[in-house]
Amino acid sequence: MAILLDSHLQCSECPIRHRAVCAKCSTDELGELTEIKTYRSFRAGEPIMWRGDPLEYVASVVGGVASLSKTMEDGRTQMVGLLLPSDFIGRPGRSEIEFDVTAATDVTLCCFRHRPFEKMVGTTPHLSQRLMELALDELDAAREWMLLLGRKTAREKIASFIEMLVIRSNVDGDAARSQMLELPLTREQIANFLGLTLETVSRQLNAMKKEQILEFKDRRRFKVLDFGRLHDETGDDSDGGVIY
Amino acid sequence: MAILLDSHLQCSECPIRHRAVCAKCSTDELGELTEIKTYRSFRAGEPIMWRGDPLEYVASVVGGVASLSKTMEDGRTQMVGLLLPSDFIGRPGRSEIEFDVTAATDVTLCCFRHRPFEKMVGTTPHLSQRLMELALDELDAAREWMLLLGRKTAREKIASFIEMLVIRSNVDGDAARSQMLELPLTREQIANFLGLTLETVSRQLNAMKKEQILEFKDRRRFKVLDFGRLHDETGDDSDGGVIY
DNA sequence: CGCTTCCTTGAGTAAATTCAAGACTTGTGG
DNA sequence: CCACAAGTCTTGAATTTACTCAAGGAAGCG
Repeated sequence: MAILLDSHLQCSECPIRHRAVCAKCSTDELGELTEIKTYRSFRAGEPIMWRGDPLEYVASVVGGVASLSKTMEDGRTQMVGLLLPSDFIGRPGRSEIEFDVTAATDVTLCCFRHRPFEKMVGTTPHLSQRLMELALDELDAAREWMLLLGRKTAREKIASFIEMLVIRSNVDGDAARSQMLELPLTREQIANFLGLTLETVSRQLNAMKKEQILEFKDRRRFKVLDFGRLHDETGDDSDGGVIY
Repeated sequence: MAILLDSHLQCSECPIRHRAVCAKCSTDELGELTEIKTYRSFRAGEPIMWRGDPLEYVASVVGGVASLSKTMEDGRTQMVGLLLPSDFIGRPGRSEIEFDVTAATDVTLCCFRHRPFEKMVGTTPHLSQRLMELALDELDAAREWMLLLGRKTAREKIASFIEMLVIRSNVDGDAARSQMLELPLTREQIANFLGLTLETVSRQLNAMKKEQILEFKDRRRFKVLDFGRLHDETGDDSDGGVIY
């Protein structure tokens, strides 16, 4: 199960310090958070929380990738969110979770005990404001994904997914773009994220390889050879403006 | 365009008083809100806000149904939200809108001027808390819809849509359930909501009519004849627990 | 080395779309 | 009051996209 690490790592050293739920907090407020925080690590594939569980803690993703998913009685599964570093797990004012949270890769979380965190949210505008911002970002991302799920072709879905990975992986300069990236998910997980089957995902990825849009080093590691064509395949506005 | 109505209707008489963004507000706080509010009405089909518009006001839906939608360059459209009475339009801390808001039926809004409202949110926990709850409710609904869009069949989508209409139309007692209801959307709008074509929507609705699950008085008005079978067709858990 | 998991590829199928034609509704103006 | 037009809805036939089923290959792990 989850490995507990030293709970008192320095927040000032934290890689997600400026983007996580604590982004706006003062030094004093960080000290207060430190009192109620614990690091936990999960191996790829491990469940982090199950649907219907009482919420014992809320957390920020420090490293790795976690997924939110919903499963139907007959096993059909749909991912409803992908949690990358700085994303937040848990909701103020809710005591249960509506979906399963699973470690897609090895994941490290900065966990806050539920009750004290809730209390602190009530007295710390820096926290509650940031929490609201994060919730609205998630809502925007969910809606972008609704368009993808409802209206895009398999090809467009794959291209959009790859583009999102590029955009969300801190790669800023255009020059730095063609660095090696890693698919954080298996073909099956990608399929569950995009509302496809794993075979369709495999076929589309290989097609984009043949068409010289992508280059694969192995099953997971790849480079984007042609960002222009990749974006053309997403079906999105030519003038960009996509938010994930 | 929009018709402006008397801005000082009594909040205490408001049909959405207990569920809207102002649900937790005290009498004093309602007085403050009254100062910055205006009622506006839109006819079915009229645009309320366009993507990219600067946000001049935020609003609660008092009556009627509005839709949030995103459109691709080639015209493919996906609804990303359906706003029923008590739902809120606009986001704290955002100055632009990411999608089009359109009146699906005739709609009445209780509009608040953007700046003063933002200011009041900052000083009124009752407002900011309720705003957070509404955002999280929307997020849950968006995720439920992602499962529908990504994994459900046409039949399941239609059944889920009808069930949502039943649940969200204040009908509480089981007995009162078989009252006459109205589809607030055209076949094409339903298709855009469910990620289908209008022909498929039409075929599925007529199939459910033939199978005696639904009964139509005219194109819009209908009754659910068999809630059990309707729910079975949604693909959701047999023990209910769906939230919209 | 052998097992399991993950991925690829092909062939056939099915669900939903596209295309097309016509019917019903509603509102407008003659 | 009727005719007509525009918008909406229905229904059928052909097509297409992605799915299902199936088999085998590659990679990772004990």
